Amino acid sequence: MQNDRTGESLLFLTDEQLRQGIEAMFFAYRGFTADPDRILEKYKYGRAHHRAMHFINRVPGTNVSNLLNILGVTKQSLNRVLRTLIEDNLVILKVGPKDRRERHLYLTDIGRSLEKQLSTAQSHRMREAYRQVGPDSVAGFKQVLEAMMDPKLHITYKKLRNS
Amino acid sequence: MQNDRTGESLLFLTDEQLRQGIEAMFFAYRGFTADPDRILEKYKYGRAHHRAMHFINRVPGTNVSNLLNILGVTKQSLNRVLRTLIEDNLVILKVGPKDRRERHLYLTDIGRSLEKQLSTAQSHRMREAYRQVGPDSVAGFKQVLEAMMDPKLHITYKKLRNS
DNA sequence: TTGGAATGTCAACAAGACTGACTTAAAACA
DNA sequence: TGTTTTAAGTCAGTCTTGTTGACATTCCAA
Repeated sequence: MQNDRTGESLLFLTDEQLRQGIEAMFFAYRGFTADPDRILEKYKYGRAHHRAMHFINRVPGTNVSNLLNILGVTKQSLNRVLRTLIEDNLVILKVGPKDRRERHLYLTDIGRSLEKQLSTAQSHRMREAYRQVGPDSVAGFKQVLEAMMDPKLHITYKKLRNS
Repeated sequence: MQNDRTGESLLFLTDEQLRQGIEAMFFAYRGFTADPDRILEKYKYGRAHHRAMHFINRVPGTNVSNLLNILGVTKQSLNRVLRTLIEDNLVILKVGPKDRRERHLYLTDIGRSLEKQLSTAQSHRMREAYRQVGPDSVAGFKQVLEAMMDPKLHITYKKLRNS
């Protein structure tokens, strides 16, 4: 691919460059989660609640097993989170219209408003970063991230794009 | 927002683009940690052990409070992890030569060998990703990540570069 | 010499992940 | 029809990793 048989530098593949990438991921992920975390704390929720709400908002009416695949956790773990979100009237379950074993998940108005608050905070940081570096760097950013995903999750990610 | 002052497109700043970036971070981070996690499991360690070993390897002789700043956890949390690493002879403490309150941290040979194993696995995935996308995308990737860091952590990150 | 910094430790707690076993309801199948 | 499989939920127990708060030790520096 870009691997350079033609004389251009492969310096970007040195151990030092890779190490920098690893550390950049570590530090950036902290920034990535910091703003929503502060908001969640006020409501006594955690990152797991945020993730669930994010994807329920993204795929309204998703059933539980689909959400489990996206999140990559066990149903016991998801269930604890969903239970509190339902109790607090942020999420509602609807019995599947075709297959009545399924439970379809939706955000309520309150849920949508909290999700909006969280995604606004998180997007704000990302927008600033995007703005600082410009469209070409953003394209590169996404390409590297996509190439780092497990193949199954990459497919999941791409499905979300065109849904 | 979308208003285009200079003529070039600002489509890369749409809500949809930002949402994609958020989801890409989420899915990519899963891939980023997956390989080391599998190795750690065999040794009954966790991600926290990996992180500590990574930065002790990166900054040999660092003292505890410096490591606490890098990792962003409480000393109680770090201490539990360090204690097991020291018990298992992966890390050694040396009393600070100037200030004898300080404890300077080093990996042992065994510690270095496990760290090597972990970073090899993690680097392998990153190298493949880098190779697939090429140097320009890698540069963009790093720029966005840097722009997403909290300012203090950005400084920490840059200090690690030239140490 | 005293105050404060660096470190470590004990205890208690909570979030969020896991495994394993089991139930219920409903669909699918034979 | 009867059996099996699937989707979801639940109960119980465990583990890692984070948190607070309180307190002890050591020792540098004003």
